[in-house]
Amino acid sequence: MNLQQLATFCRVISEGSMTAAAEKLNLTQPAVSQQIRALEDELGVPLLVRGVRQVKPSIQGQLLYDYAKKILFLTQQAEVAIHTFSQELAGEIRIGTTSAFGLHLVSPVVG
Amino acid sequence: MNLQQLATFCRVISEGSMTAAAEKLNLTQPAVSQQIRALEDELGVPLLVRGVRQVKPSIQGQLLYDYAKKILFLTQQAEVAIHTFSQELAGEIRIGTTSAFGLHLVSPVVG
DNA sequence: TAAAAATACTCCATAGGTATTTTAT
DNA sequence: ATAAAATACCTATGGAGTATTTTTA
Repeated sequence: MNLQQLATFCRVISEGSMTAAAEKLNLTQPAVSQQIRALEDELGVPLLVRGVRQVKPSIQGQLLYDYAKKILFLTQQAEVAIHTFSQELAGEIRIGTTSAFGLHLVSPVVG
Repeated sequence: MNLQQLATFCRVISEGSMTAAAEKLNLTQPAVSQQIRALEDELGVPLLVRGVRQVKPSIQGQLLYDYAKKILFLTQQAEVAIHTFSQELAGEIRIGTTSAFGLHLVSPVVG
């Protein structure tokens, strides 16, 4: 189980089709098919109910879908948090007091 | 960024050492070193402060550590939930009423 | 100087692509 | 009959291992 498989799985559910998901993900249909199969093999349960013109999550698939969305969201959040923090670090740090006359620095500017 | 890298990173933090983490994870020290480097390269920030006899998380590393623990926990939870559900599905489903005399089935055993 | 980490390199396993077949309505 | 998924096969990239060098208290 890895993050790409989860992202692919979520896309398949939201698109209702492996082929459509493959296009959105810039992958080929067999690549998506193999990722889903790998997930199903690893977990030992069917994740999709295959229809002719659409795929739907199985009951276990629905369970995984809910978790996967949370996991992927946290992953994005982590990346954003780290980058945001680094941006702040890169900015100047000025410690002082403010008044009608502006900022009165009491510590040197830290680059 | 993938789940194995996050698990490795967490182990490095909790062990305070890449070498120790490698042993616990049944990996070699260079493999761990490369995983951490790959994470740092991808995120563009240092994750560890390297000392001689220990490594500590950088500030960004501490941020990631907190997220990683949540992500890995959810991942485990997802696996457990899916397996638990499948176990329940595999068991008998009996619908009925209970009394001092036991279970009174009102639907056939589904099996 | 002694430990832990980083680097160099080699090899293999896996993941993705193309081409094709199978499936289900 | 047709559209989508599955399979087969091939290739290339990445990840792990061994051996070695570098780093810093």
